[in-house]
Amino acid sequence: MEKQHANRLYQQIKGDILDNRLPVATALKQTELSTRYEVSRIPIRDVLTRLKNEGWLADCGKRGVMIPALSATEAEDLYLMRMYLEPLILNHGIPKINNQILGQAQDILEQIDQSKNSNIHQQGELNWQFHACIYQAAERPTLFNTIASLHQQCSRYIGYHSLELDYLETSQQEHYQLLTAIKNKQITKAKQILKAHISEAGEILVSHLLQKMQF
Amino acid sequence: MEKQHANRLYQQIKGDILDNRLPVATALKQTELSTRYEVSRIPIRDVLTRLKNEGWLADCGKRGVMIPALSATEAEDLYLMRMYLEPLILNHGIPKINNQILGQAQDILEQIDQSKNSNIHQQGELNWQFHACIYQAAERPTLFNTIASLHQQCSRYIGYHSLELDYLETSQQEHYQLLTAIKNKQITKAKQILKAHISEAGEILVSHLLQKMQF
DNA sequence: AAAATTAAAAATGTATACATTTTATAACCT
DNA sequence: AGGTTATAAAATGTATACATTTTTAATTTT
Repeated sequence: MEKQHANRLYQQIKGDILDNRLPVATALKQTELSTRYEVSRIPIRDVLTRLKNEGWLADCGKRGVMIPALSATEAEDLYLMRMYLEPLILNHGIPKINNQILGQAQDILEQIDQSKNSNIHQQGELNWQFHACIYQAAERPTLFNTIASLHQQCSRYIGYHSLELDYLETSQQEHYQLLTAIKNKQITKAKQILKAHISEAGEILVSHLLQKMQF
Repeated sequence: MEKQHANRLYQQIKGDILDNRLPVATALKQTELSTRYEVSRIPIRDVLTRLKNEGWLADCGKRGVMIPALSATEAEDLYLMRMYLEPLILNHGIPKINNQILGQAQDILEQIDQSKNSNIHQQGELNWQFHACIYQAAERPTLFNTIASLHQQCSRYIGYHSLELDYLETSQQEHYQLLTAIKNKQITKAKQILKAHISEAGEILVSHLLQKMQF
């Protein structure tokens, strides 16, 4: 693996953004980051452009980048798009789903069941793996990549769902219902469940964000 | 302007891809491009990652990038996504559209009318400006950026529509109908027109691509 | 004293040089 | 001879050095 160093740096900076170890709404300078992470500015630049594309950073005027504040409108847009696009790819995927994929999806759900006390971001990653596992069956790379990018952007917001105490449980129930509908080739029902699943998550998220912004 | 050089290089390489001055389905090497365009590999790398994000280039195995062949499936996915997302942003935009924006949109349409004999890519750019002009009124940057990215990816395929001789004319008729519906605040009608407009363009494109691939 | 202009400092973009990884070539073994 | 390992060549990633641009601060002007 050649890009191991670069990837580690990427993970490190992303983690530092997530856990508030880097200042929000402040211009981040390549030079600062370069000394902070003890690498030259070249790999820093690479990581910054990648993180900008993924929504973790935004341009800050003409020069430099900053960590954008969480935005209820952004969250709403992301979930709105997912609400429309994910049923679309599910529609293409269901006819091609075989038992191997179903088994894999079930495995992931069981992993989520056993992750109740683990890291919130690991749960988020497992959640994406479940969705991705099903969507990949559609063999629609362009559609898939856009959806993957939306999930990536959503991951900044993960942690707000969990404020709803029983959200993980509700979410898992919907996952199992979805899997059953897929197993039975009930395309319309599966799409409905999925759309409601995303819509619900979006609403919880947005309401928590709005609540937070009032204080 | 600081990034003028970088931007010129970006435009130049993109143009060379578009006009087949660079080999298709072949690994492009940074070193080669570096000597070809007479700059160091650093700005080349920047442009390559940008073009990869925009769909003009794709990873080629573990190392290097290549110009991906046009794909009917990709085109279908892009237009499918646009079909669902653009009516969405239009829905948010219509209530906020004022006469200034309507005037601006009309100006762009008249420019398109006068561009019948001009460059196909200029026509494509004007087409995007018309859509963008309306969508920006929605003030939904996240949704807007995703749609903009889809248009960007679609621009690789522009030129196939024009094989349909009277396509520009049909397309313009739909643009004017859309603008009228927006002016009259007929939200549902406007959304229908827009969806049909995109769907039609997608179908023409895909059918031409499929036709081409049979030979 | 406030605004504007100019000069200095800091930050980014780019070139060159070096390190590491990948790919291609050739030698070797069974 | 075919396949495998070792070696050389080429390509990419990264560090350092330099050029350009932007920002800051200070001086000047009204």
